[in-house]
Amino acid sequence: MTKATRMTKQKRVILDVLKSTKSHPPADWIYMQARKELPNLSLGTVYRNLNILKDMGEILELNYGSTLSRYDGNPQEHYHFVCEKCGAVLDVDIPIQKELDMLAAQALETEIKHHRLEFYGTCRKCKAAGPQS
Amino acid sequence: MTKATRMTKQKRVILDVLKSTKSHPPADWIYMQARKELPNLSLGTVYRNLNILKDMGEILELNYGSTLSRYDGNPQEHYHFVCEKCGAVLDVDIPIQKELDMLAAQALETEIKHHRLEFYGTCRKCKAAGPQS
DNA sequence: ATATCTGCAAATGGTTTGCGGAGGA
DNA sequence: TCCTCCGCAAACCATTTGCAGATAT
Repeated sequence: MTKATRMTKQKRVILDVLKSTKSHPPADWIYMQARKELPNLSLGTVYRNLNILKDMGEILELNYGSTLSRYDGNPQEHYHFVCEKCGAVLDVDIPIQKELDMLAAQALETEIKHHRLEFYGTCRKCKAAGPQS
Repeated sequence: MTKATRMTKQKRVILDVLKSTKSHPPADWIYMQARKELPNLSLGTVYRNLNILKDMGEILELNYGSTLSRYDGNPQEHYHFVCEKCGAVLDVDIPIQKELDMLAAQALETEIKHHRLEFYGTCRKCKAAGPQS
């Protein structure tokens, strides 16, 4: 039924890179890190494996702003904060608000499977740096 | 300060098309509709004006799934539901949950400007159609 | 009058994919 | 062994942009 999946060097390194960072890096950053371990790695392989790992439920794909996807080594449902100044994506450590699904289910008269919630603002680091336009 | 902006035929027609639908169409659908009125309209102009209208606060850009943007003629903050079967995007008529921002602000120790919330599931129409794979 | 806008077409850039060879199970 | 995966490079596709002529104000 489900397609077989081999644990290749490439897949392991890609997963390791992603699991060992708290940031939510885009594919090309993962590519650069992984190349330190596997110099012949190709970007296409990174994308292929990120998609496989996503389908396996090992990682999450975050797509903010439509242009570029970021990946999250923590597959557990959680919320994110996006800094509008530097673009950093941070985890938001608050419980999943299941009541929201009930509210929406009532309004739409259909079942809600899950939701996605992101917060926007200026992160502490950028705020400390001060407003230099 | 703010760049001047002319009300051209193209901009007006594009805005009219978007304001007169409850769906949340992508740029090429708007393009096709607007061409009924302005046969020489180009897709580049549609994109350019959608970005201008977005900056003016007249419309919203919705980017779900990273590949393709949809546009919303209602610029008021509101939530959306995405049908995982047919891809339709529907409005969710529930009040903005400002408490969420408080929660996240506490967790992150920074100010939250706003948030974005989307619900996922199967819409009533698809549910009625039954599960045909 | 003149700065902004348009149509056209080419460029962009992140992501996907076809291919022939390599390598996990 | 053999079927899946890899590296490479070309293809994709939504969106952006440079240019020269058109147009709103």
